Amino acid sequence: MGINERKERNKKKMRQQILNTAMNLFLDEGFQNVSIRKIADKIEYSPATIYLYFKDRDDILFALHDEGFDKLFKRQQSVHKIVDPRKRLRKHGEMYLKFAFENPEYYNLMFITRSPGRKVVEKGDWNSGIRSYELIKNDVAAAIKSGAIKDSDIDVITFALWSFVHGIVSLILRNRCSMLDQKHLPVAALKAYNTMMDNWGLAV
Amino acid sequence: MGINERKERNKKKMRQQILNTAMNLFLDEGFQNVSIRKIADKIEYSPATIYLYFKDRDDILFALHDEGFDKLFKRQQSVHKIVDPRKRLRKHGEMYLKFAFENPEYYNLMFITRSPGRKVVEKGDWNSGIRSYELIKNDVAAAIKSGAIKDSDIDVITFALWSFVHGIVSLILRNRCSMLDQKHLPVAALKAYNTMMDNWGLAV
Amino acid sequence: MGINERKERNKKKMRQQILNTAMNLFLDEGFQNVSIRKIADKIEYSPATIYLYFKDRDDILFALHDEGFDKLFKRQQSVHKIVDPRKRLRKHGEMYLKFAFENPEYYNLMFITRSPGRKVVEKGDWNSGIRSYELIKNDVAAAIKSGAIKDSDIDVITFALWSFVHGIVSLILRNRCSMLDQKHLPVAALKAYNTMMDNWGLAV
Amino acid sequence: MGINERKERNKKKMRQQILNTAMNLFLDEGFQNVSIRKIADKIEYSPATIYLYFKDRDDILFALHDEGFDKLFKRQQSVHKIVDPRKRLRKHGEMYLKFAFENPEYYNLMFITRSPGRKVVEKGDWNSGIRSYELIKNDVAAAIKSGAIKDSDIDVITFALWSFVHGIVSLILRNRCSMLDQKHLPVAALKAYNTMMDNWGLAV
DNA sequence: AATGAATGAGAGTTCATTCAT
DNA sequence: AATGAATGAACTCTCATTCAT
Repeated sequence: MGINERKERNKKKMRQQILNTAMNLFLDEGFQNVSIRKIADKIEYSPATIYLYFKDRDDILFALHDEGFDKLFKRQQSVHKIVDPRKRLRKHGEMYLKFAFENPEYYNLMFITRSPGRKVVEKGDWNSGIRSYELIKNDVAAAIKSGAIKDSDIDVITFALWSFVHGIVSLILRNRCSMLDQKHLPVAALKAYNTMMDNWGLAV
Repeated sequence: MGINERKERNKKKMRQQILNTAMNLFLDEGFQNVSIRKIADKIEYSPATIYLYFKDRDDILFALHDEGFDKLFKRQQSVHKIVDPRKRLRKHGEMYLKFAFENPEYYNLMFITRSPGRKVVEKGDWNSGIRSYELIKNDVAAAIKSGAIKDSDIDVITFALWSFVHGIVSLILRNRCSMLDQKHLPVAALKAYNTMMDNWGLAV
Repeated sequence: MGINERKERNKKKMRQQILNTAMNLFLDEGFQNVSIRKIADKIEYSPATIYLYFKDRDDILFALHDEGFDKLFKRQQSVHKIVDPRKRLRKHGEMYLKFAFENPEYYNLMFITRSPGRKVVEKGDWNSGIRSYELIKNDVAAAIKSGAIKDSDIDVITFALWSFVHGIVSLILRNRCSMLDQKHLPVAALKAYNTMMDNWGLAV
Repeated sequence: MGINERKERNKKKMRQQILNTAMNLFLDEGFQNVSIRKIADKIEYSPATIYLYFKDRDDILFALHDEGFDKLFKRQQSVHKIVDPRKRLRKHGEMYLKFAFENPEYYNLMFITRSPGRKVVEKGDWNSGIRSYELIKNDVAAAIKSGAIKDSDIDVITFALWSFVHGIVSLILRNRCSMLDQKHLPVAALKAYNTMMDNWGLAV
């Protein structure tokens, strides 16, 4: 039995190495400029080897996309411990912003890129997305229940809040903010977020 | 003489035809999968002909990007006629959403894609972006002055509002909303927008 | 009559302008990197216009090739005035070297390039080359007659001398002399020439 | 293991096949008119395959250039065995001429063409050229020491002699000798060489 | 488990040239 | 006399992918 287990372990290790390398390349060279060959070169295997671990290029992207959602999910859960609904929702958003700026290429894959989107749709596998979405929704529901938010349409509020933070992130990640101070974009993002939440009656 | 005028007209027509074709292909096949050759095939000219009208591939993208901003700018100006600051700001946002859903690939080029960003930055020509941004800012300023918005940090509010609508649009355009009713996404978008603006004290 | 003459004059002027421009471009960008379009751009005419004055690309090259031989021929004639056969032959060679270094692209076209060579052969038109060759031959013959050269095989000596100077020039023009002081190549060329002529009993 | 060796052998064979094919095409169509595609067609592989063996087009040219220098060097070494300095230098030159006429396209690449010069210069790799040059220089030095040559400036004499043979070769290879008997050009070349060497006091 | 070898498809781009006007 | 418009034929090079070994 040990033999098979070891094989399994090795297989996972290799998959992970490929994913890590791919992600590093994405960060360095941008999503579009990374080829299978470049990944293979970096891990010092042949391109063909990659295909032993991933069906095709999209499969790698999809795996990273999933990995990203796992990371996000874990951080969302840590926020979940906060008891006060108002505070919790606020922190949830803050954490989302931080996650995005700390993991720009994951975010890119998860929420911005088009190509793996197709794959995702084909695979019917935006599930991990929904799972995260539900966590936001829960917090919104709690905030409504607690009276922190007046409106009662949970879905609409959730979508709106999500859109808000996603909008901040994606404008910045895609360099559409030349009017803001380029050095402290994440700070500006946080400020905009906080200001807006205050105005929305969600002051903590 | 009429001859030169006609030639000029034809030249413009051709340019426009190329741009339209490119845009249609973008809509069908997605931005990355459109090549000079495909455009040429579709208009039934040789690839070389394209180069008589555009310097290179990026030049086409940039022209479309510009065209998009012109379209947006015109619609922004029409909103400008509304006198009441509160109403004006609300309508401005609504119009933005409509524009995006009616011109998804323009929007894509203007606010989402990564690559032509380089060109834009090189050309120092995110100016058209700023021009539009200023219009939003004006309306925010007016809304603040009129007392419709309590907060006074014009830049922060502007950025936040823009992020909000951009977030709505880009989540939908990039298919990240499988939790919403797929048939009426623009309607849902509008609803989220309106709900949020109401909550925010900007009810009309 | 005057009309036709003027037309003729204009035609020649234009031809000359094209040739001059082409030659300038050759000098700047190297023979292979000059296109009809570039020439046309520089003289601010359309590419099609060039074809009113020259049959095709090779025709331009050939015309320049001819022009080069005219220039060379004139300078050869000026040497011809020297009375002393020994001196005359020596100066003839010196002049050849100078001509080559002062007109590298003409020299290239006349004696090094392959492409117009074909044209030349097709046209049976290496005549201008022969004309210049004859002038060298004359001087060699005179040198032999005067006793300055012992050997009596005029053709062989002529070919050998020509090869010698051509060898010097073409090694330098084609950058095969990294072992020599790069700054004073023409001077080194002259020195080699003189040394060899001295050794050969042609000291002046 | 035999397997790796065989693979290694095959790889070398393929490289060589590409080089040979390229060289044949050079001979037929002239250096400028040979494309990667044409080479690929001729060996009945896809163009992409070529890139498995050579980085790019220049890499092929450079390899041939190197190959040429290796061939030349070997032949130079065989001359080296001749003891008598006078004879040795004479034979060295003869051999150079023969090499050139037997390997015209190698010679072309090594000493005439312009373009791969860049590559060569970039690579700092006209070394092989210098290596061969040194061999000539050695023989010149020996001839001077032995009293066969009166003059004592080794570098100048070397350059002059090299220029002489190169001049003979390149005039013939580039078809500038319509005044000579076309059928026996190499013979005429040899005759000119010998005559000149005799006259120069280098008679054997 | 790993890969060397190969490729079809396709990318953007440039060129000399033609021809109706 | 001049040209705007057009093109066919090239070009080099890169990529994701396959498959026999």
